[in-house]
Amino acid sequence: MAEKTKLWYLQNFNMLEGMSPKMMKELEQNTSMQSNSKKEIIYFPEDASNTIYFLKMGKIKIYRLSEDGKTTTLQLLGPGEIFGESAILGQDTHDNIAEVVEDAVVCAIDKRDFQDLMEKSSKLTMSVNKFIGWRLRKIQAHVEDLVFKNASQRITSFLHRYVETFGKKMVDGWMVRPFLTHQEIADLTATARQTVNQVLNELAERDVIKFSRRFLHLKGDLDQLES
Amino acid sequence: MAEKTKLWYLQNFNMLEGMSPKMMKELEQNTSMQSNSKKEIIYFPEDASNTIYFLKMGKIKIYRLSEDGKTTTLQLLGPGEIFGESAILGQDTHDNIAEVVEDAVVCAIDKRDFQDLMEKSSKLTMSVNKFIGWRLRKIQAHVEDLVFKNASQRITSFLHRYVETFGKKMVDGWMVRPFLTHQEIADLTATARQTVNQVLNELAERDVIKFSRRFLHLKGDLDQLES
DNA sequence: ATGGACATGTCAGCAATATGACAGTCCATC
DNA sequence: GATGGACTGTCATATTGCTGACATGTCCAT
Repeated sequence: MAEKTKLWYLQNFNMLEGMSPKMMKELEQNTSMQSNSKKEIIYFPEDASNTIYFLKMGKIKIYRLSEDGKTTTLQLLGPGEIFGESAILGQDTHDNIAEVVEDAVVCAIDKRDFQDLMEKSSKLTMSVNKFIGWRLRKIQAHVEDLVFKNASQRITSFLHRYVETFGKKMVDGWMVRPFLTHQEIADLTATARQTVNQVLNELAERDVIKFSRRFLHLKGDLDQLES
Repeated sequence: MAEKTKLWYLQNFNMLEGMSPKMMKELEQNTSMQSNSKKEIIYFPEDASNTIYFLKMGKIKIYRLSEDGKTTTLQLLGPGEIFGESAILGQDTHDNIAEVVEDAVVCAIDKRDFQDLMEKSSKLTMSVNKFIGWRLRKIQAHVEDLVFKNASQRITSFLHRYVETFGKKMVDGWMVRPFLTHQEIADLTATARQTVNQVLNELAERDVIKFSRRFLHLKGDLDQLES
């Protein structure tokens, strides 16, 4: 396969669709591309927020630590998503930790360059607004889940989203690979590792899923993972 | 007027400042003003999201209901704040309920008019971005509270924010008036009414606060309401 | 192939806080 | 100034799901 260019990568982001070739060229010149392997940290809280990132491959998690060492993961991001957006939202430092969960390819753009482009293209600005709206909606849904749902419902509906977002449809259901550790799911759902284990095994018991360290297989339709 | 903290400034930053008089004039012509009294609903979920609102006076709460009738309040907004912003973030319906908590005066602007203005003024666009970033930060902090703090810490730190945002500095501490009902605090902190009652009385016992249905008086410094 | 590190499985006990019930209080308004 | 409805205070009880402890399993580097 031909090596994929930076331009090719950039063109595949929804947020950038509809931009003129000239703009894309300009964007490309200001973009640097980097590969990051599992467990690498892209930024920490308090780090200067000068760069906005486009995730091309792999997975990134955005999370926080409490004073007493607990973890909560705010987002699990896959290809096509943007992070570090606080840079263009008027913050000069990050609030969260961004860590690579699966080896990633990331495009980095300086916030000034990006802001220049936004000034030139109201289309881009609109896309950015849309993206932020999406982000806001997702986190509001997260709050709603935390308040209204119990642990097992949160885990089940997380699995739903996870399969929907990252899984492949098969004749006999859905397959996601690789799978997450139970601790990672616990951090995403504000539950304990042991609770995740229990819920996962109950679902396997009921023959809704099959799983191992490497994969998650949903037998049948997504709506089996309701609430 | 109360001493202005950084938070106060952030909360009340005027999204429209720095706009030319001509722009302001244009904005004014597209703005309608309305008064709404306590318990009035400004919008429901699924309502068309065509309008963005500026709150001039009073308080508004943004909240959600669960299927089984529970309530969680996402935000309590005071003068200077904007709501209904989903209109300019690419959503065509609202997700939340906006209800008047204290008799309010609200300016309403059609989203198209506002978007036109944004196209003309990149300064306004930047301000909007900043505002959204601030909103995003607040809700992330909300998630962090829900996950890391226990009920009484959530209630106490809510009181901290409430006093800081809405209170007046006095010689002997801070005064907020009117106060909220215990149920309203419970909805804001994802706790039960009875728990709020208990925590409030404990704080009064420890002589940190004095309160009634009408007012909340913090005796001394804000940092007594830590975590 | 082996050892060590990390992940999973399982269980008992406990703590936090929700729930439900009911009495007491406030206050708007008739 | 009487009355009804909403709000507050207090308790006893139920329960969810966390914690800690430990055994077992899996993977990878050497």
